[in-house]
Parts: sequence; C-alpha cells; structure tokens
Amino acid sequence: MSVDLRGVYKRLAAHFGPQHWWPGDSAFEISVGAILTQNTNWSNAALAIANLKKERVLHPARLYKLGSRKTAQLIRPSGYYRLKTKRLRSFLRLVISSYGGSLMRMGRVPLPELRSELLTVNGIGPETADSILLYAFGKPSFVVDAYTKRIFSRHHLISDLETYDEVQSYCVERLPQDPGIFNEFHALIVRLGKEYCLKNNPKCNSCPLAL
DNA sequence: GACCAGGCACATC
DNA sequence: GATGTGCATGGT
Repeated sequence: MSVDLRGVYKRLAAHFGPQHWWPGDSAFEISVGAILTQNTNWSNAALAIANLKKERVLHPARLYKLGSRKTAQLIRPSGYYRLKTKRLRSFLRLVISSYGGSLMRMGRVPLPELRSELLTVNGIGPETADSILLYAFGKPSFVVDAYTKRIFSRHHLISDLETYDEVQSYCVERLPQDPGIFNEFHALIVRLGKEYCLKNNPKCNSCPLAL
C-alpha cells in the first residue's frame, strides 16, 4: 500500500500553517540546540541557550575555551547537563579541529560525507545529525523522531518496529527532495504530536490526520 | 507526585 | 541484534 505522503504534508501545512523552524540565529546556535534538546522539552533547551547567549559564548572557540565546569553550569536547565557538556565539547572539537571553528566551512561539505562525519562524534546520533544537516545547513536530510514513529505507526503507515533508517527511507521515497519540505514536514509532525498524539491520552478523535 | 519531553552510548545476554 | 539502563531538568 502506498500512502500519499505529499497529501499528508499538504493537509498538515493547511491545518497548522508555517512552523518557522528551527528557532535560532545561526548554524552554530541551531547545532547546539540540536544537542541540548535531546530527549528534552524544547523550552528547557531554550533556557540553556539563553544562558549561553547571555554569557556571549554561543561561538565555537569561546564555548570551548569556557571549559566543562562553567559550560555545565550554564546548560543545566536542559537536563542531562554533565552528559550534554561532553557531547557539546565533542562536537566543538570536530568543528575546531577540522574546520577552524567555522560552521560556514563545515557547511560546504557534501551531505553524505558530513553526515558520516557527524555520526562519528560521541553524542551525535542519527536524529541529531539530520537535524543539524537540515536546520543548520539547509541540506535535504530528513529528520525522524519519536513523534514521527509514533504517529506513523498509529496511523498504520509503518510498523512500530521500523528502525530510524527505515522510517527515513520510507519518507524520503515519498516526498520531493526539497530541504524546504523536509524542514516544514518534520516541524509539522512535531506540532501534530504535541497537540494530538500524546503518549497516554491521545485526543486522536479530532486528529487532523484522519487517514 | 507521577509523567513527560524534538536521544544516545554502553553493558549485557 | 535485541533489550535494558543511566543520564536530569522544568512544566503540567
């Protein structure tokens, strides 16, 4: 069975309107946000980013120079702060050692190579890598997350056993290879998930995606 | 006070 | 390769 994912996208877009993702003023800020929001409510990640901005360290070299203790203190509201400090610093080492601290230079690397490189960083898995590629660098890398899996399996588009790569292929094969569409689609899925497809108490009756 | 949130690495079987 | 566990905060 082949579901019209383009149609799904159009309906969500018509229902919710533009989502204006990802909130952030630079590729670096978006990348940091992608790590800080792992398994975490965005509002908590945003508190941490606000702290980094206030200290004027939302910049690769400055943040690295800041050191672990101070970084951990600033990103505390995002949760898992010791773990995320390590992860941020692993990412920073890549940016600094391979690209001289320039996200601009990093963004010139072709998608497949850059994705592989990001996945070598401790703490960057497929979702975080794809979020950085899509939202920080504007590359057509489709982001799959818990909402995508939950919604698609509840609507019987996929089984709940599918792996990350399988769900990603499923979507990529059914959508135009356009970063603008990938961007909006994922944001709309998250919006739908938050409003209609909660873990325990789904108000699925009124779901705009009656498939 | 329980439950949840825009994951990932690592241990163990 | 599948399954389980640690990581931690702030909002509802």
